[in-house]
Order: sequence, then structure tokens, then C-alpha cells
Amino acid sequence: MKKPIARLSDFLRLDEAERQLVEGMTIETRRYRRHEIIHSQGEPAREIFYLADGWAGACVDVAAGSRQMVKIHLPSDLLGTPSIVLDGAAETLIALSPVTIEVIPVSSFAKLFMSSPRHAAAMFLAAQKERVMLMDRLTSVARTNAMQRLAAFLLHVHDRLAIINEEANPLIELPLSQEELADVLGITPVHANRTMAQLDTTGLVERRGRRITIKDLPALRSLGASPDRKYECDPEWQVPVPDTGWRTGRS
Amino acid sequence: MKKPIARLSDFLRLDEAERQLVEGMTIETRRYRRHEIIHSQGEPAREIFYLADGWAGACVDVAAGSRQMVKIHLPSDLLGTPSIVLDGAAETLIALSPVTIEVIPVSSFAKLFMSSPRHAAAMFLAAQKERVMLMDRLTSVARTNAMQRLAAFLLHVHDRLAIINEEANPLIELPLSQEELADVLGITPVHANRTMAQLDTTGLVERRGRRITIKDLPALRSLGASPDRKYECDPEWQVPVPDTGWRTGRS
DNA sequence: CGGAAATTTGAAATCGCTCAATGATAGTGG
DNA sequence: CCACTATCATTGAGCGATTTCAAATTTCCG
Repeated sequence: MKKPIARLSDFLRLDEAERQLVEGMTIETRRYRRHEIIHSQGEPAREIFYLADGWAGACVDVAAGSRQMVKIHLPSDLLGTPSIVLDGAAETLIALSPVTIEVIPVSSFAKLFMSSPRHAAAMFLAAQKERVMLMDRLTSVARTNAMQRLAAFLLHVHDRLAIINEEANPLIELPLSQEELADVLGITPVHANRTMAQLDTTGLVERRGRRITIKDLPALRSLGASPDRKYECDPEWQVPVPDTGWRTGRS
Repeated sequence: MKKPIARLSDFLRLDEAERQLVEGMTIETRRYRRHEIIHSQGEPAREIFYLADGWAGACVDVAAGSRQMVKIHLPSDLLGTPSIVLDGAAETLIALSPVTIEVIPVSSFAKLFMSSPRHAAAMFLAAQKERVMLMDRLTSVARTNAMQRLAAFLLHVHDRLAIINEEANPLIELPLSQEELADVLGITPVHANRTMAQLDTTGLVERRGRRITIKDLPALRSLGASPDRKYECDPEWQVPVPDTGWRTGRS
């Protein structure tokens, strides 16, 4: 039942041996129910998490019960990597749906990084990709109104699901409540509700509960106004295999 | 007159040999005047830039003349790294003051990454740090009002300058026009002006033109409401020196 | 079926935007 | 040193998007 770990990062197609290497780092499998907290902001972060199944959210908490969901994690994402440069976790990780997580000690992760240039490069490039996505998210929140943000967010999820499932599907089953959606969009829950309804009436999407069907993809894209990014990279980073000065194990 | 390149990343104290290695990657030095464009969003990005002197901004452009400045680059920053995962540059880089830039081919950068685990680790950690800063920026824009964003931004700049100069200085000489400030804060230029004036009247800062003096640091921090991050990291990442399976050269 | 959580709706208040005009400042050439 | 011009900063007034507070309705789950 274990999903392939091949999207540990997006820039490396892992062969079987390497996949086992990564899976070997797992020290524990945990399950969480919807709304459970996986890790709290500020707590020491000696572990990172591989999201085997379910959706998780990364939230930055601000005073007074307000918070911003800075990232939606989908299956095969690696959670908690930003926190490795801090003494306490940068973000609160919360289960948005029932979730299965593989726990990996930071030390193992670092060891892999140090011993395998292929993985190191892949992780580095994945981090850059995350930066771009955050930049786009910031731009969306700073420069567009609620309906545009919603459109951009739905498209973002749609596109990421398309990569995972290897085919586009106009139907999105969002596990997010409207309150959580509001946390993502940077608006209030009440306004999230009105915006959702408003987008529905435009006919660009159709909504039945948390099931959202995209009816007019091009129009929705135009509304969302996100730059369309093609994530690729030069062959400079495609390290052939070991034996160019790197080793896969220790000594 | 060349500034030390020692802050190419924040997680590695480079020794002399390594510094030369990095400097050796430079193929060209360029100068730009205020407001000149260093690199345009969407254009092929085969180079990254070391900001030797001056301030530069990274902007994501949206339709209709609107844009979001997603990062303020200070001297010794590395510009353009997010774009290495894309076919076209993720952002427009623009000189906010007179600027001196060292141009580095992505291929050299990749080669360094591949051949030196110390540099690779430092770059990776620096990328994670950038992610955290973007997360905080997103939260600031999404969840706080204009004055709080301004406070948070001033503090952000203040703290980064303190690191570069190795001492805190309450006086900040912002080279940004109010329009550019607005691009950073995610508000309109007019409102940036009013907010600036308003913050001035609170007495937390004092303003003479673009010279801003922080008068009450703790109060300003409390207003800005950013989580205070201590950027550190485990010794796992402090690779001793080569010879743990890595080599410095090729072959 | 009952209770809790989530969604929906209304009305008033607020923050930031837009449009438009005025004032200040800095760089330029005479 | 001054006039000239462009850029930048400031101010006012009205409008619109989003928030806030509060209540009603629906859905979900045990």
C-alpha cells in the first residue's frame, strides 16, 4: 500500500536502490486524524516528515488566533524542511485530512545529502521550486482580490494533483473547510464563503459541498492571473550516477 | 574595493581557498544605475548574480503594470537562484540603488555544488532560510494591516543590515521610493505614503526623507508581529572538510 | 434523533483604493 | 546660480472590497 517515494523531489527520478535508501531513513510511521497537529511552530525540529498519504497544511501563527497557511502539502511531499535552519519549527503542521506520515531524522536526511550528490542536487532544486511557488503565492495575496486568489489557488491544487495522478482532472475534492480555505487565501472565513459562492455563480467552477469541478479552465486561469511556470532545469544538474567523486554510502 | 564574498550563504564560513573558488566563477562585472533592469522575468536565465554592492529588488510582475517585490537583496546576496528551475526567469531583478554585480554562469554554480559538499550544504540551507523569510513575508501581507507590514519590513531590513555590518544601527537609509515601498508592502503608493506618515506620528520611528531612524525597537517589533527566528542549524550540516567521500575537483 | 461543527446570510463599520490635484526635491543645461 | 523639468511626496474626497459581529440554517456524525 506504500506509495512510491519517487516524488521526494521533483528533479530526480530515483532508481530502485536509491528509493530504498530513502525509505531506509524512515524510523516511524504515524497516523493523524483530520485537524490533528503534526508538529507545532517553535517546537524543536529534529525530524522531517514524508507525507505518504493525505493532505497537510503548513501554518505560520500570528498573535490572536490568526494564522496563515503558507503551503498545502499533498501526498509525497516532504514536510518540515524549512525548519532545519531554525532552533524551533518555522511552521505548525496540521492534518487537513486523515494523514499518514513517515518520520525521518534530520541527521539521516543530512547524511543522505552529504553522501549523494544526486539527492543533494534534487533537494536543492526542489527548494528553489518551493521559493518560486511562495513568491507566486505572495504576489497573489498581495496583488489580487479574493476571487482571483481563490481561482489561483484552485488552479494550483489542480495542477499539482495532475502531476501526482499523471492526468488532469477537473474535479477537485478539497478536504479544506472554508475556515481553512480562508487561512490559505488570506481572507476571513465569511468572505471565503461569499467568494466561493460568487465564483460558483460565474460558472467557471461548479460546487457541490467541498467537491469543486472546474468548468472553464482557460477562463479560470485568466482570472487567477498567475504566471505560468514551466519547471525544468538544465542538464548541468543531472548528475549522471555516482563515481564522479561522490559515493552513495559512508566510506 | 571588492567586498568579501563570505556571505554567499549564511551557513558556511568560507576559508580563503574556497572564497577564491567562488570568485573564480565570476565571468563579468556589471554596473547598473538606479531603476535599471538587471534581468527581466521570463527571459532565459543562464546566469546568477552576486550582488557586490547596492540594493536590488526581485519583482513578480502581474498584468496591468502591477507587481510585487518579493525580495529585497542587499550586498553579498546571490540573485536569480530561484530561476534555475525554470525555463524563463521567475522574477524581474531591478536596481534599487546604483549596483555592482558579478555574473556567474549557472553551469559554474552547478559545478561548484556538485564538487563541494560544504558549498552544497550551505546553499541548500540558505535556500531553506529564504523559504522561511518568504513564509513570514506572506503571513505579514496576508494577515496584518499596512502599518504593521511597514513595521515588519523596516525591522527585516534593520536586522539584515545588522548582520552585514556586524552591528545594529537604528538609522536606515532606504533607497526605495514610496512607490517601490508600496510594491514591497503590497499596498498602493498613496497608502504607503499615508502609512509612513502615520507611523512617524506614533513616534516609533523618525523620518527625514528616506532616512528612517528607529526610536523604539521593542515597540516596533511588537507592532510588526513577526515571529522572531533564530537561524542556526545542527552540526550535522557542518561538514568538516573534504575527504568524506567528496572531492573538490572533477574526474 | 440530537448535538456539534460548518456553512450561509445580513447589516454596519473600516481599511485601503482610486482619481485628481498640489507641493517638494533633485538633476540638468544655460 | 537659476530656471526648467521630471520625479517623487503629499493631501483630499468618495468609493469599494473586506471585515466584523451576530444570527440562522444546514450538514455531518455518533
